[in-house]
Amino acid sequence: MADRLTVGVAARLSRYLQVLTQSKKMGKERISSQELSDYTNINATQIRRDLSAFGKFGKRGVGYNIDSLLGEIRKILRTQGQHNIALIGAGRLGQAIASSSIFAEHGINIAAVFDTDPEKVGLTVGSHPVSPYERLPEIVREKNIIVGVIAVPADNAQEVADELVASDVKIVFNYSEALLDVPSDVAVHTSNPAVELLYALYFHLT
Amino acid sequence: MADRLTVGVAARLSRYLQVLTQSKKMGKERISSQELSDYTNINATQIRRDLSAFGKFGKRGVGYNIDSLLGEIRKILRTQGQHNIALIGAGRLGQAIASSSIFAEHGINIAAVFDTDPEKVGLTVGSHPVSPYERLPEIVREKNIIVGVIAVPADNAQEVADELVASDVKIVFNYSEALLDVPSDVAVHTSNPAVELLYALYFHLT
DNA sequence: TAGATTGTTAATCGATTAACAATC
DNA sequence: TAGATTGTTAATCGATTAACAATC
Repeated sequence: MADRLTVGVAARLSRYLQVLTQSKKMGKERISSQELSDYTNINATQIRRDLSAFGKFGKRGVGYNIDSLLGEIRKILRTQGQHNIALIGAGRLGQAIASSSIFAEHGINIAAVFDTDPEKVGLTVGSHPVSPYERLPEIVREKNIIVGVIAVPADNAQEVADELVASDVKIVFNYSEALLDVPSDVAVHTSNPAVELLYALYFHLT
Repeated sequence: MADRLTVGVAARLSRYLQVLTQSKKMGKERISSQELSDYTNINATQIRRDLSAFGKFGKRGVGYNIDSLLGEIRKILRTQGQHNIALIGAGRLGQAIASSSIFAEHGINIAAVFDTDPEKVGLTVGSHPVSPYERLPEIVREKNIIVGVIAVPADNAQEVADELVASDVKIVFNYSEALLDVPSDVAVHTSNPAVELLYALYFHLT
């Protein structure tokens, strides 16, 4: 089990983690593979298979204990530590992201928020102070940030990506429509509501 | 070819559509399977295979014409028409979504925006007037809306989902952290930056 | 012509699913 | 005990990849 997970397994485990986190918040203590399946649209057998590859975490006839399964998956994904990320753009989208607890729930810490607008600098969004964009390289290095979340207009996204790459950020989340060019050792994840919608519509229409 | 696409193929074609749309906006006329691969992280052979299942759209030694490939994929995905969606929640996230051109670029029309806050009703977000939440059932039926985008706090998300389901909406995009319970004929897509981030971190850390 | 890139084959690997004994 | 649900097998299907002839 010292092997690296496949992309598919890591992606699915992350989704189980999210459902478990939310279920725990709602006060649930146990969950079955079928319930996990309902919330993730991943086949229940697949889920049991994924989990049983790492140990016997469930109880037959009962299901999985949410707390202990959370711990096991976190161990597998090595997401037990704190991770520092930077958010670039304190507009509406950036504010929405900064105010959300979704990152904090998973041990992901928004360590810095940047904006070019002098009127935004110094403000607090979701309890995070906004720093001037010019200080990005300095702060990113100082706080050892390896993830950048881009929430700026499409026209400025590439420039921000270049700046992040120059500051040794290795994972970029792109919330703009822009296509980003980055070196091959940098991973870009583009969030795309329209893409998912087109694909959902196809299945609705046929 | 009258067959229904598999889930995987439909998802990939939607992503090609997004890259093509953006490339076109940037003034490009041609694109190779390798370039599509760089932007989507989908293997170039897989892309050529997906496309060649429907026709010979490319030119050897040259690549694909962006305009004509856009047309072909839209035909395959049947996304040529206009689709009406409803956005619930005119807070920061809702405003960000309403102001984005990402839906409009794909023929998806935000036909109505709802909020419970009387101070928001009547305002315009991204050129869309905000209607009172109470009018949701009426307006959703009247405009024949089958997609609902939930951008409200987690605590209210289930209530909104119930209301959408009662109004015959069949596709729900959930931008809250909440897990939603809906009937099996309704598709829920939950957007989850943290999930993707956890999974990206795993590959960075190993 | 030379270079580039498609379309396609073949081989391998992972995902999906049904089914069911084990067992809580 | 009776009911429920895991862990696991086996069979099938789709995704991935390398390789390369065809051809622009």
